[in-house]
Amino acid sequence: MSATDQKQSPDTRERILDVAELLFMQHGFEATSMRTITGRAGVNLASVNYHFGSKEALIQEVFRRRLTWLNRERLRELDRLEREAKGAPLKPHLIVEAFFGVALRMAADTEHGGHTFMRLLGRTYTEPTEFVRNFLAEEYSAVVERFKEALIKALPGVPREEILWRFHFMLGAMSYAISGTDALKLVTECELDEKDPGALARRLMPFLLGGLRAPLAEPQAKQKNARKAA
Amino acid sequence: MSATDQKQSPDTRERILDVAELLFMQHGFEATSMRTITGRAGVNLASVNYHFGSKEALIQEVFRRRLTWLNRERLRELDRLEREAKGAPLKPHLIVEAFFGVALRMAADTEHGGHTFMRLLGRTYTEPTEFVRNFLAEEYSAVVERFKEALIKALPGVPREEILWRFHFMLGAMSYAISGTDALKLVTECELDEKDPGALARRLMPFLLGGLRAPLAEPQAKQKNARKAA
DNA sequence: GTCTATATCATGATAGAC
DNA sequence: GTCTATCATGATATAGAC
Repeated sequence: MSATDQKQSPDTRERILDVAELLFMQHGFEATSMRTITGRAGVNLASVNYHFGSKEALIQEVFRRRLTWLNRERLRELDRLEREAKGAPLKPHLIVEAFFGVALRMAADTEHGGHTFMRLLGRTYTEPTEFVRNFLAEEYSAVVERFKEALIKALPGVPREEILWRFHFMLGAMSYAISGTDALKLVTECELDEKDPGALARRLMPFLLGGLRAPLAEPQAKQKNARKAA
Repeated sequence: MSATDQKQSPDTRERILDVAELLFMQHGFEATSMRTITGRAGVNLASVNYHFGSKEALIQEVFRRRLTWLNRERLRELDRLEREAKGAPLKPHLIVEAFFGVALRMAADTEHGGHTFMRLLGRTYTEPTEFVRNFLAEEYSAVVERFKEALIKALPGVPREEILWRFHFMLGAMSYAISGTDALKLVTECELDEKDPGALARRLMPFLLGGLRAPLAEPQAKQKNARKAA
């Protein structure tokens, strides 16, 4: 539009990304065809290959545009916390709130696709498609590394391995939490207070912290199922 | 083979189910073609339609044959606990151990596909494919209802809604836990003690119970992110 | 940058001989 | 019950006019 002129199609690229994000979340990558995407977006079928090169590249771009922001924000929070602590170990709940709080705030944004994206992201951790998992691991490694180290410093009594597993468990709980009503219908058809975007955080955070700080099981004691030991 | 004669193909049906289960877990439903399944199973392409009728019916049968056992076992445990308690509320940890313990024991069976199936199942809670979710909800409703009621009785101080959410969170944590190494690689490339099948339960159970029994957040207090409130 | 038309391939399902 | 051959469909991707 302006001087350079090499930038046309004011929004068709974004339209494709928005629609693809939604459809990928609703139906998965394989089940979502480029015909459906372009049809719903009101653009030509060929345009997605023009703008992104392939379906695989489109998928990656759907993640990249939001993950960049998400992870930068997480690091910004962690940086702030560590700066304020001046080298002292952080309190665990601050670390957890930084990592998951940013995600939950994004998930609370139902206006600009943040909610859609976070649901897609949660689903994708266990996604079978290999190139997506590899891509995710790459995008995440730096951030996760920082938070891992912070947690290990914050919980000196807990074995390193245990912390990693619990981090993993927390991620799982959050994914389900965000996937929300759909998967929850399996458990109940209950009425939910979805109006309040902070409600989920107020439910999830105590759960995560309770799990993170739970006492450890004794090493091995051959207790099996605690059936006779009662 | 015997008198009735109407039962041929001693094992091709089971072979198809075993292979389908594995491939569905590894690559998802859409990405797994019937050609791949039959090819890997060493049976004819047409045989899957002969034995099951359609791909969709095959998927359902993959779930049905294991879910029946899994849920019956869960109810058996719960029945036993309630019988022993004679009407008194159960301790929460017993309920959790009944529900998740059965699943974790199945997940520990790497010999006969239990592990494969539980990973598939965990992935499927958030599966976009609608008919699968509906099918799961149907198979699960009776069991979940029973455990829900038991938990509500066991935790009289906690609001009903909160319990349902925490049940949901626990399911999420377990799914990730079982999906295990693959998804965990996102967090770390750590070495795992996979030899011991009970190890996962000893890590997960304390986490689940810690989350379930965590203190509740105060209702609403407009605290947003507890940033200024420190 | 956009569009039409099409190439190429893989899929789920079935018909019909054995 | 098994197998071969095939149908109809829908997928990704591209070529080439505008």
